[in-house]
Amino acid sequence: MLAKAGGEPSLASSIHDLARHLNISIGTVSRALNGRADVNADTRQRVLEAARELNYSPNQSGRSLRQGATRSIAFMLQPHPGDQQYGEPFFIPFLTGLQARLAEHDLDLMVVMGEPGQYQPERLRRVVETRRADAVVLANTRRKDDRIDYLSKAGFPFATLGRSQSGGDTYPSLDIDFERAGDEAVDRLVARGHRRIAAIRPSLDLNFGYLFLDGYRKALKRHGIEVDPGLIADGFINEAGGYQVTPRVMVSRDRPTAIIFNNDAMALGGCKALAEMGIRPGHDVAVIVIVDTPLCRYFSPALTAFRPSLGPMGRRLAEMLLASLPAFAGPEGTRIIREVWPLELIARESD
Amino acid sequence: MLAKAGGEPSLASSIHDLARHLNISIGTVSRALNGRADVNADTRQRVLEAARELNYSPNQSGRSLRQGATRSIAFMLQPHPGDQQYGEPFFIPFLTGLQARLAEHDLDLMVVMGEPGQYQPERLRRVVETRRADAVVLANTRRKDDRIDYLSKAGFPFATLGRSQSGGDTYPSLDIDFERAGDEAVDRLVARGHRRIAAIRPSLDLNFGYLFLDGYRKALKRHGIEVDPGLIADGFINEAGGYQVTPRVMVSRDRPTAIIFNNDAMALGGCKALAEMGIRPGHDVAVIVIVDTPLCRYFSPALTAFRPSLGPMGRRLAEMLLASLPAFAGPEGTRIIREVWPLELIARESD
DNA sequence: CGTTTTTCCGTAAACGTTTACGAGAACACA
DNA sequence: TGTGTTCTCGTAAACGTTTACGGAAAAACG
Repeated sequence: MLAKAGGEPSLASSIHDLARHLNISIGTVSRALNGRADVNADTRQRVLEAARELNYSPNQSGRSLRQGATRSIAFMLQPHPGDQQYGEPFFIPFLTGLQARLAEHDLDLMVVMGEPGQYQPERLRRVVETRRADAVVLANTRRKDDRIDYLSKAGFPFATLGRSQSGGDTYPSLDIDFERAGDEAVDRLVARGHRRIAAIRPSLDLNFGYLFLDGYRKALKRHGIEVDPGLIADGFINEAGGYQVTPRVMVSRDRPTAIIFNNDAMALGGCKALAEMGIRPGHDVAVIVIVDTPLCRYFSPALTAFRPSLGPMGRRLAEMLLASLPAFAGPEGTRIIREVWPLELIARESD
Repeated sequence: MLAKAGGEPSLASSIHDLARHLNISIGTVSRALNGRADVNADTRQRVLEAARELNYSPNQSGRSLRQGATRSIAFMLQPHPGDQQYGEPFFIPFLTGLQARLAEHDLDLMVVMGEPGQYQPERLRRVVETRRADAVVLANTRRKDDRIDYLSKAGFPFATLGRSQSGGDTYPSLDIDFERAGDEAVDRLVARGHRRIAAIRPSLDLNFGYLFLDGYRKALKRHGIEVDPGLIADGFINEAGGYQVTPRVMVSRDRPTAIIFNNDAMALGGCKALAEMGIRPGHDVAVIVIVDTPLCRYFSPALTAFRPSLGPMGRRLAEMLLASLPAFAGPEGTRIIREVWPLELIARESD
């Protein structure tokens, strides 16, 4: 068994103990602690001191039950199928920012993880139905996302990292500007003399794959370059997917001179395939990655990539979510529904 | 505002609604749902069906309050000072395994993150004192860890990833065998003809830095090689630390021919420093990293490293923690206190 | 049929809070 | 002094569960 606390203040002290110790009613104690106005300044002082002395903190289960709010937010981390380890590091800085802002409001963060590769909406349902959290943050949103449908229909507050076509405009969402990144990537490559530019993206219903391709197409058109379907390929969103699918765009008689990868893991696999074909990224073909991770930096050649500022995005999404919650809403009309953030190009060696 | 659910079953249905709907007392409903024996098979059937029909799930706050248990476990992710992004990815597979096993017992995971670089025991205290979780999992344990002292003294159940000298043998802990890894790294290098082998480790009070060095020293002695203090250096546990400190062991007139890094981020920084000195890792000096991460694999040259199996370790620590909780303890005497797991050598190009 | 056991269910208390309500005391004002 | 107002606090209900207890009905047993 665990060591027991000796003579020190028990952890299990309740508001009753405090009230008894002060010869005061629990109602007054509660009001004093919660900063209510209708309590004498002296008694408040005494209560606060006694609370510190007895090491009293209100039991959160009791508060939650009475107030109908748990003061915790659930983040659902549902890895893409096939994604074993790369997608998640992406979220760590985001989570850090998210949690930091939530902590400022005394909100805790609950993390609901799905098994990688399995889509598990029941994990989400459990949190919602047992009212374990006051709101949910979703990531890895799909183009059509049944989690969003579920939450909207249930009237449960949520926000998403990433856009979706589901659920209308009713929830706060924050996304990276994949469209613009695709556009700028093409721009940059064209400026460097490339005309045949391939695009490799995930094959799933992931929304950002579509957004990226939109930007890619738009930029090509602006430059008067015809979109060649043979230069666009979809694959599993992991290293194996990139490895498998990249050769397909390299077999056309008129090979591309540049490739834009919509995902870092796919880029790493793709570069491996290229190397095996005797094609050197950075020399024989330019490579740009849309979402930067530490791996891009340490790969050889270091991969030029577009980098989001994930920490601030986490903080921002927390703010947006809080503003959408009646209990936290500030002045009316300040609610933010959707935001799209730009990425920063980190020029390295691969393009 | 959020979309309201239409005519569908309200989320807020309580056990009272269910009881009223069935013309039955709430006590019976509760017993039926919880699989108590003293309830008729027919009524149980009816209750279960009605629960599904009315979409009823017990409110977790209510349960927690009554049972004195929240059914959630807190994981404290407290990055090392200076560690901005590398240490955390290390934890993702561990967290995944931990959460998977906890979920099998209907336990939720709460993640408490500290600001990177700040040691914030008050975050932990808050969780404990407000009884937000039933137990805590600690990572990044220090040699002397006041979090462990605090939890032991408070009699709050916890387990740790990593050993510590604090708290005695009273809590379950799971650790990587850094000592053996340091030993094996030396073994391997000596077998390849190296005699002057440097060791670079974090400067903080992190326990694994000491364990690693123990193994390193032991192996050197076994091979009759004198330990040269000039070949051992401590630095901040991040890339900058490795960059800053690695040159120090390279200035001795009798340069080392091999370096063992106790941390992947320090290895990356160290290799950068080496490159700037015109020393090529893998050619001019052998490099081995004690804890492998994806970065090691994609670095050029790919770094030979010792890899832990973090997912299974997460699952294991969950089991050990559960076995130590009275509410979950299986047959007496099966409690596991400490385990140390070996690492697997991943031979790559750098040694 | 009488007695004992078993089965099943309702009642009510309890978990630790917050808060609506009301009441007594103090005070202000005429 | 009488009346109205303000301060301050206690009382008790409520949040949604689980569970100890007891009792009625049914079953088992002689």
